[in-house]
Amino acid sequence: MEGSAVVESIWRVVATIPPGRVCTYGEIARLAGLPRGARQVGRALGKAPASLGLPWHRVIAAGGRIALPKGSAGYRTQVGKLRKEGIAVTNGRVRLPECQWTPDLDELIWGPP
DNA sequence: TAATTGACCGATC
DNA sequence: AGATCGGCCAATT
Repeated sequence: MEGSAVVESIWRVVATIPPGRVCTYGEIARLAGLPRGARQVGRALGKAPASLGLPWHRVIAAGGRIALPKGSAGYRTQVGKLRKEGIAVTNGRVRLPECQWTPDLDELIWGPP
């Protein structure tokens, strides 16, 4: 069985990322309530079952680079899905100024706490 | 229980 | 602009 509330919060934030947009681990960690828990985000995604349909491929490391090692299965999967979403991936890197998602707009819709 | 690792980040070279 | 170094947090061995 799963989980802690923190992990669920991370899944919730990841699920909030709109298509065609990406977000960095640190940003997600901050939104989940963990200002320095970027590593926890990665671990939470690793525990997240595919059945949840979480867009984990929209989660990237700082600087717009893919967190997974190049040549790995997950790496290819992420790049494939990102390209399918309309995000350009070059040399294991994505253009942040083009796709970095900011929850600022969503906060206006969802309503700040 | 202590030590090591890991889907990381920010600053620096 | 890209690569490297040290530091942070939790889970695993």
